[in-house]
Amino acid sequence: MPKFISNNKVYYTPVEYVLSKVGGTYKMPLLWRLKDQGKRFSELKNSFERISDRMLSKSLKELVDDQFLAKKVFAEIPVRVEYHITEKGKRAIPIISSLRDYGFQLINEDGIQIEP
Amino acid sequence: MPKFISNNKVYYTPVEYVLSKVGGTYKMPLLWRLKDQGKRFSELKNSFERISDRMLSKSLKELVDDQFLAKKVFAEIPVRVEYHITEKGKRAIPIISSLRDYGFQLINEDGIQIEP
DNA sequence: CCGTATCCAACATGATACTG
DNA sequence: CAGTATCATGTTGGATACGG
Repeated sequence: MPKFISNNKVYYTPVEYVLSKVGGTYKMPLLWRLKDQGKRFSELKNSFERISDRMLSKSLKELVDDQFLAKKVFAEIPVRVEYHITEKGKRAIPIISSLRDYGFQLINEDGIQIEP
Repeated sequence: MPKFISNNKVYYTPVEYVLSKVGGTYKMPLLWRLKDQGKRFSELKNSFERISDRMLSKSLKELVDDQFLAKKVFAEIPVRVEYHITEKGKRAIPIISSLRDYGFQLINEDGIQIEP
């Protein structure tokens, strides 16, 4: 089996590595929302029914640190901040797209009702 | 935004739902190892460099409960148990395949050494 | 407006020992 | 051989309050 070391952490499968970067509850949904245009912190916040400031901030920060997103700060008052997808981030979009499709398929197979 | 309810838990995105079923460290790697032939508990255990009995058992059980895998027990002494992928499980394989490919791509982009 | 700090609950994972 | 039980630890995410 392969074995990768990054930031003093050991990964044993490529899937494990991917999920460490874009896994979790919000990261892929965030990239998906930003695939076509940049958005502000508040826009992103409002696009989820629930999400704490803390998790939105933390998820965005990690995506920026890992260069999936870029952050642009406008020195206005009050300050305006925009997040944009990067070239690296764009390469994740086809994967997220097929995961989404598969998600809807699973939800269907499992007979789950989607609420309006 | 959509909203799904399953087993008294609320999911807000299809990605979140998928990851609740096949996310985590071992589930997709397990499905991947079983895509072509059935394998025994001990074979699966040996195919990971590290994995506790507990996590292997737990992951397999959940995949069986969710019908991604089927379990076959042979009444031999000592007992032999085989895990096989189901039709439902097979539908996850293309997704796992592209996630794996993307994983290797990311590992490459990030300049990570793969140890032998 | 866009966050960070703090505290806390829930869950994921690991180590070890034990059993049909 | 194929697990389960128990205990310990780390990580994830939520709630709330506060700050530039």
